[in-house]
Amino acid sequence: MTVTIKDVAAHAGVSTKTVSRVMNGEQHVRTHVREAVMRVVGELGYRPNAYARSLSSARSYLIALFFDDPASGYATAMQRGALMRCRERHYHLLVQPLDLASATWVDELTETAQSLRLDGAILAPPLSQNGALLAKLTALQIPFVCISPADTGRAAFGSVEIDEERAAYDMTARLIALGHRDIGFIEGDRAHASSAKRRAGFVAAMAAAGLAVDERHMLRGDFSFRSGLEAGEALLAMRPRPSAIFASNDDMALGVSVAALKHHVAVPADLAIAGFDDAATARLAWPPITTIRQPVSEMGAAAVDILIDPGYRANMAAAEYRRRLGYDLVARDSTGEGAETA
Amino acid sequence: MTVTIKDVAAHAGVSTKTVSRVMNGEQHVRTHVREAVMRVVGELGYRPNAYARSLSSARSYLIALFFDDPASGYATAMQRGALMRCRERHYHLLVQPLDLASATWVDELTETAQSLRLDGAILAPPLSQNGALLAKLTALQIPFVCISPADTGRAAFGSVEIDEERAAYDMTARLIALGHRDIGFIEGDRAHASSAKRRAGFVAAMAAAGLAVDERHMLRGDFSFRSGLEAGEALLAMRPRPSAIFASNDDMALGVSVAALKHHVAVPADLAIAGFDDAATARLAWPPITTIRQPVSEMGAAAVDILIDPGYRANMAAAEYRRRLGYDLVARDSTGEGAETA
DNA sequence: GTCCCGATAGACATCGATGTCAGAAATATT
DNA sequence: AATATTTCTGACATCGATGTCTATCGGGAC
Repeated sequence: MTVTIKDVAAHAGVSTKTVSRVMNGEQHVRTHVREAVMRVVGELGYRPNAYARSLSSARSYLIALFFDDPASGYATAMQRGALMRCRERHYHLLVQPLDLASATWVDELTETAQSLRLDGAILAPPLSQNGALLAKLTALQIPFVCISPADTGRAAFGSVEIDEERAAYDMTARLIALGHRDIGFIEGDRAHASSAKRRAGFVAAMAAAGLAVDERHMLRGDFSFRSGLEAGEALLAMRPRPSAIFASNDDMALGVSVAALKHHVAVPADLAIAGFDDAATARLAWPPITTIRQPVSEMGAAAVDILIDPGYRANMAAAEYRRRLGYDLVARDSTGEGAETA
Repeated sequence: MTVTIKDVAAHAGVSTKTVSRVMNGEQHVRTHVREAVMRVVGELGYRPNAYARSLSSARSYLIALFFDDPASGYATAMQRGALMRCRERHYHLLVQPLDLASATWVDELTETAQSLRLDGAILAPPLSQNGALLAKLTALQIPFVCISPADTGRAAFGSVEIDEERAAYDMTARLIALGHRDIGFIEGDRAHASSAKRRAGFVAAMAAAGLAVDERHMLRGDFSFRSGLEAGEALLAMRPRPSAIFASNDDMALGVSVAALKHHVAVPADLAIAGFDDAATARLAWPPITTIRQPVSEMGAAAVDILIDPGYRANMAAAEYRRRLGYDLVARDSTGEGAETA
């Protein structure tokens, strides 16, 4: 049979309650008692039953990570970071896809939340920008943290993000520094708050350099490879055509690079390409794509940290729970300055 | 407060045990009682508390999915399928990375297994081929199912796989049918049982067509993009050089396609390329890569089915628990026959 | 009409931990 | 030394479900 708290209590000659105190690191246990209990725990190989614990304490030690599209590299990187931190803190992580377009998402969420009594939820974009979802979680009394939410300013919840506008500004400035004057821009899916931020960064950088933005060179995409391919072909067909294209994410940048291949436009000689996200595909492209690296894993870990903080539940709006992490501009060959070459 | 089984029992005018019977679909409940209870459940929005359930029934309704590399597209596709099936069956899925190279994996596994009392585990390759891991799970008395295990023949556990050898055979035969006589082959990581199977299929198909396999045209890779790129460049530098290259997975096939781009070899005119797995990258490449599609999601779902089967725990070796699913050969432009064109 | 049997339903104990509260021991105060 | 205060510890109820066992119900066989 498995070892229960009673066995430990019996062997150590104390009550189960005292064993419980030791296991949870509570105070009011004399040092030698604590040590004796610990020794017995070690000898017997006792592991608390998570279910009994959750049932009586009303805590689940469970955090859920919700995704719109769990297949993306972004999702898995975040999952990795969150999982690592959960393990360190003796929590468990449940990864759940959540399709807001489906008719049943409210039910699915409620089901998970109520039957599992989640201790917290992490929302990956674009879920983090969905008002109905945030409201539902609030109603269910589940603390949550948003990754890259719509507006951080007056948010009443914790968040983890990078300064996407500034990152886009930096990337644009880099292209300008490389001598580009006419830069095409491919916007992302408007459902993502990131799209507007990245666009704003691009526009600001152009303005700061005193360059006019040719409206016809700003196309709308939806973050997909295909939309990048189409926008890329459209931009390449224009006269004059831009000497550089900044796509709002790497999948679209890859689309642009394929468009260039199809139309025999040399990259980076005749066209520079920049992306955003540092997706796996950016490194696999030819030439490899210059991009912005978000510390996605760290963001996942940071979200777990916030949720586990004992004070979070009571005061989700505190400023200390709004974290901004750094990012890197990764220069590769698609802009002709590859330090990293495949 | 949340709704408990007592509330439902009170409203329906029956005992909690009867509600429990209804919730679990047990027999010995008259139809009108069952309906009355269901109605109350609906009205009150009752959801059983998973912890109380697990505590009293000694079942956890939890299945763990273990991965070596949770970041791969393969992993997420499998996760999606398993998750879907779990949800249908009111189980929960825990996704856990497991690094067999680390010193602590035994502890991590034991911890998860014992504190959570897993009802079952799914092992993705190459974990499914690790003897020590299988032994440990057996010792912990956790039923498990292996995805693509090393040898199915006399295995004492359930498994889900496709006939990889035959799939590789089919792909090779297809290349031969397209007129290729000198076909290069890039083998996968030898730590994966799949590598040998795919290779065997290639060799068998060549033999069946009466074609000699040029040993120098069979290179070893490790399933990575880089190894594909290197092997591709090596093959392209050879004289005579193969007119087609069959890489053991899509990442390596993408490497070959990049090698072709670098060396200005036209695909598919001067070189046909085939991959295996139908990874996302295969569709994003230019031209899109012909490949074998494994029904990875369905495989995940099938694994859950096996684990949930009431008879599985008692007789893991039964033949019915060894499932072989079908696969598709997806023809794309990299072999010049793209029905699917980007 | 009685007896028997399977189907149905409920009472009660139980799973393994933690919360509450009161009593015992140790320490501080006068 | 007696009392007040604080620090420990354990008895017991409790969390919300299911397992076991027994009682009741209804219908068919005799």
